[in-house]
Amino acid sequence: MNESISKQTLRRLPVYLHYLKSLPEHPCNISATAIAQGLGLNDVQVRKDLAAVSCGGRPKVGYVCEELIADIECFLGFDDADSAVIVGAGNLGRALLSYGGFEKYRLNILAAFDVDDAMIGRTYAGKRILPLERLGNLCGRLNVGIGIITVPAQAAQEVCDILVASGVGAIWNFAPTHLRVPSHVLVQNENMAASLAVLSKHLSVKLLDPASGLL
Amino acid sequence: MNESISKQTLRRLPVYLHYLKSLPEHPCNISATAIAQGLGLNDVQVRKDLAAVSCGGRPKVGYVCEELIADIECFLGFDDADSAVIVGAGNLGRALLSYGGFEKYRLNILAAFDVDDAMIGRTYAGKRILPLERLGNLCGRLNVGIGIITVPAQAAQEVCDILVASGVGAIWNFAPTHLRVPSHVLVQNENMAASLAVLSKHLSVKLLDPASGLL
DNA sequence: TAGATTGTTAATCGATTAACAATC
DNA sequence: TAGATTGTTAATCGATTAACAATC
Repeated sequence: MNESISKQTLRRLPVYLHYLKSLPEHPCNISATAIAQGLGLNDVQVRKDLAAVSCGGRPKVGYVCEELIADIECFLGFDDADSAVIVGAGNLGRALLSYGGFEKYRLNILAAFDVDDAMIGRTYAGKRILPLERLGNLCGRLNVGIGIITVPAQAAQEVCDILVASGVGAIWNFAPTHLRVPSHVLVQNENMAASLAVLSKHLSVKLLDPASGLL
Repeated sequence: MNESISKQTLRRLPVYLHYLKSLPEHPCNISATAIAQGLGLNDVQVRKDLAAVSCGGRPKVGYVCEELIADIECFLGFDDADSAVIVGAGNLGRALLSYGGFEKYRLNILAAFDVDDAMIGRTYAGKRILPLERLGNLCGRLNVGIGIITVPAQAAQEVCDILVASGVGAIWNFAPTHLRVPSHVLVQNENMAASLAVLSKHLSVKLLDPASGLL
């Protein structure tokens, strides 16, 4: 059980968690080596990651599966939920709103906000779409922790400023733009264009590179 | 103009591109320093990234804005489009299907696939939803480069295998699971749960850490 | 005991940042 | 010329991987 934890490890923990929960028959024990093989990762890396959140590993035996799941969930803070709002009820915003999968991660989406009168008042998956004017007030009153930004790039900074001013501590930014925030606020960019560039480049390089084995 | 390029640089290039295109009034020249300030990045990093795709930078002047845009677009291969399919026409799949923003990045989504009879045959943003049985055949015939997976985790590997067998070279995986692929295929994971863990942890640490300035 | 597995310490790797010479 | 800016070489930082001792 370590003091600080790297961002990369933190990103892998939900992957382990999902893997452990999805095991076909629930074995009593599981080794870091087995997890590494199952996920195609380096076994030392898995062992180091797990050591950061658990101290239940026993040589020759591995981890008790149930305990490990509990340890990771505890570390990730899944015992108490974070409340969130979505700003921007376009296609992506509505998809996230009605996604449903976030409840599993204890993310409680309270409502969505938009400026489009045609959208305001409508309900998706039981969540209301409210006028943007009410964003600041609602975030402040309900102590919202996470703001999810799915507005067009040019509106993102303005929305971000409102969220930060209302005490939101973390921003999940789907807008393809850089957001300026005070240092105590964390911005996690979900940059689709960046991922797309990596994919697209891989394809074009493969076509040109004779070492790839194509042709 | 460099030989190889790091994945991190590749991910930043679309960010630069978007920034350059979104500048309020189009200046003739722009320096790496200015871009760095605009995006909150280190200026040497920006300069190094740009040096990898362009050789038009002149001391004291910077880059000709239009040329730089063209250089980045050229490097990213935006002159020829990649064709793609979406597998899984649930909320997320349909959101991506009707997103529209991908055309900007020369991603041509041909169709979506699903097993749900209620979905098959429907059209979103002019794109058909086809039965999963036709996936392999269509990918092979139309030389599809990118497969976008938005099915539930337990179905993801099976879908992935079909895509790979049909010659798809890059997989954009939105399912929260690890995919096994041959080494010539690139998998880009869009792991929402991982991002969420980072955000959520930031909030819980902030609440506990007296150095954060809260309380 | 022997062997599998843990956790830790050291080495490697990749990316970022700092320092600096070159140039317009 | 002086100063801003480029591009490169070296130093730092963080994360991954390798080596190894401890333990059940």
